[in-house]
Amino acid sequence: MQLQHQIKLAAFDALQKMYQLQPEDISVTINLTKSDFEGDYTIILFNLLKPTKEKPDILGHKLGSWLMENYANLFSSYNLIKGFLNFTIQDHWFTDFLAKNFDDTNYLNEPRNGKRVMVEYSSPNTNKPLHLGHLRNNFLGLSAAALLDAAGYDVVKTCIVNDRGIHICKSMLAWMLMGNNETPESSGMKGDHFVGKYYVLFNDIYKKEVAQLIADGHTKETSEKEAPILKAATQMLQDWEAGQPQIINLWKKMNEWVYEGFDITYKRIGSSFDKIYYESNTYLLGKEFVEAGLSQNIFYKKEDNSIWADLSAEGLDEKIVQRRDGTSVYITQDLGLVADKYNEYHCDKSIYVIADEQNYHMKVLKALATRLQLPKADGIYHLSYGMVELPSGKMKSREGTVVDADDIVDEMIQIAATKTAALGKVNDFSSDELEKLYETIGLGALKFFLLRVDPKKRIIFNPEESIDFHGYTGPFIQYTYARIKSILRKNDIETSIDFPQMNTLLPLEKKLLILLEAFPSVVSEAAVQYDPAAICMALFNLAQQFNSFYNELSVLHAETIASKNFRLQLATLTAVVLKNGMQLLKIDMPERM
RNA sequence: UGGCUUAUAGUUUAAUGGAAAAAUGCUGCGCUUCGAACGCAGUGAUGAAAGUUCGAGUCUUUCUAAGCCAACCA
Repeated sequence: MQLQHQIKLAAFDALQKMYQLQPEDISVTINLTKSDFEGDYTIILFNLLKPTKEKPDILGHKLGSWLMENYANLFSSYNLIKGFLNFTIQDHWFTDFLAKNFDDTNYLNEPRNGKRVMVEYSSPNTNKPLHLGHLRNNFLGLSAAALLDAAGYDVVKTCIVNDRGIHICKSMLAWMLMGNNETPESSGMKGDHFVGKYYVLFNDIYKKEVAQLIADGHTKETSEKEAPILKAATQMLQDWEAGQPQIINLWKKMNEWVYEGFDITYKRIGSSFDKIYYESNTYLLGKEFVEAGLSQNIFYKKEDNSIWADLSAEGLDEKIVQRRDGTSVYITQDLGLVADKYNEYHCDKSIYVIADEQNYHMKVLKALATRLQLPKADGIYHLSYGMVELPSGKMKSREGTVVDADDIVDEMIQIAATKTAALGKVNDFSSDELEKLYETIGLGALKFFLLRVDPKKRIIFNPEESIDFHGYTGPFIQYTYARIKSILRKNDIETSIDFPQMNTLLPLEKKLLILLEAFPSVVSEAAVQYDPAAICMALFNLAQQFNSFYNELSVLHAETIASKNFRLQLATLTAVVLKNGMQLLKIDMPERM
């Protein structure tokens, strides 16, 4: 059982015996003791003053001495500062913990809980390559999936590909007009970049046409609507929906090119899906819910035959669910997909990793799903995240002002290569090993950079300043791990020696143990919150604590065999937590770097 | 016009209503030692105002600033 929880139970016991207070009537806050004070864990007394009708110093000493007497096995001393009751924990509690867990390579992973959860992420459009914002989405999705897996869930990773619509028609049209049958092969371009190039080309032409129309005396509004190339694209979308073979074939060909490009990028960043949904298959879904909603009076029809839901009771507005021409809208497809997903996988929860610009849309989706009584509608959760922006503002593919995903990954790997070469610690590596190492470090830096911030905050990415490799970064943690592995290569734990009980833990040893012992609760909390940033912070604190320990205390030259063995166990478990913890962020760890 | 989000050292971020924590930067120090992508010391912050509370960066209200959403777009 977790130490913090054990202290809480002890406190409950004390309050029950001394004040006849029941656990459900009081809240007890237990924190790690701040480093300025003596002690390991702190009970905060303020919210206990009322129920016990005591003053802080009286309550503190009563509680402190009672716990010292009745839980002598757990506490070795206490001190009271204002309303903070600080306890020092018996050393043997930590040494027992370490002895029990140091060789558990599965530490941090909970047993299966029999529940299934779906995580939908990435969701690209097929008219352009992935950019830095997509990377944030992918890393969040991957990490949320890994967190839930560690928490014991069966995780289904899915992706909805936005493979139809006006945007892809724009790329297709530009290619028909300007492409001269060029292909990714003939141009030597990656497929997604190739198609993206024509998307930008379309917009160049479009802007010129609009400018010409305005020069001819039309208003801005009509010009933007009437530009010939836009009308052609709209016509093409209609031809696609009519199933015109020529258009369908071109559409398939261009999408294939894009998928080939995506596959390369996904493979590099370690992204994969158990199930991919295509919007071209799902865009007609959900019609049956319009009928069902009408017959249950959840929806209503206006005079022009459009169908609406009034969500003002949920604090939302009216929402259209079917246009007056009888075609369905985005939200209706989404409802259909909610039902399809459930029918196939029966997930208890469904996590959508989608940018915060769709907060309102996702609220509406959940509200409608709830009203229509779709199964597990309450399990819909929008994992919302802020956009990645440039100092100049939002990234726009059609303007060409994006940080391309492949480019930034390349750049990070290049920086990793330069830094590694400068240090010259892995000169014996083969070129394959080096390539793998650079990728591990470069991607580690990038993933950590995007995950360490609270998901809902915007990230302003400045391409002028390269992503750091020092301090609160992925490479710092990888470096700490490589250091530990280096120690472990040079020292074997002598299991034959039955070493004596440790009498006194040194402060640096104990601080490390406290973090290791508390780590599983950080993970379970992060899994509940879908919050990889909490893992980043805890891993960094642990790595930092280990480095302090490392600089001060030698493993190899420990004073006694027992101490050496103990420190080796400490290093071993630290390595396990760092590695398994980084795995929750889907960041790999190098044995050497 | 409504709704949502954000605002903490020069910069980037932390903080279940309970002791404002780090990173980076800057200043100084530590490699003949298990790896200096490291460590140690110093420096410096809660947008404004009111309220609730024993206690507010955190909750409520108002204001300011930035962003997003709401329109038969996907």
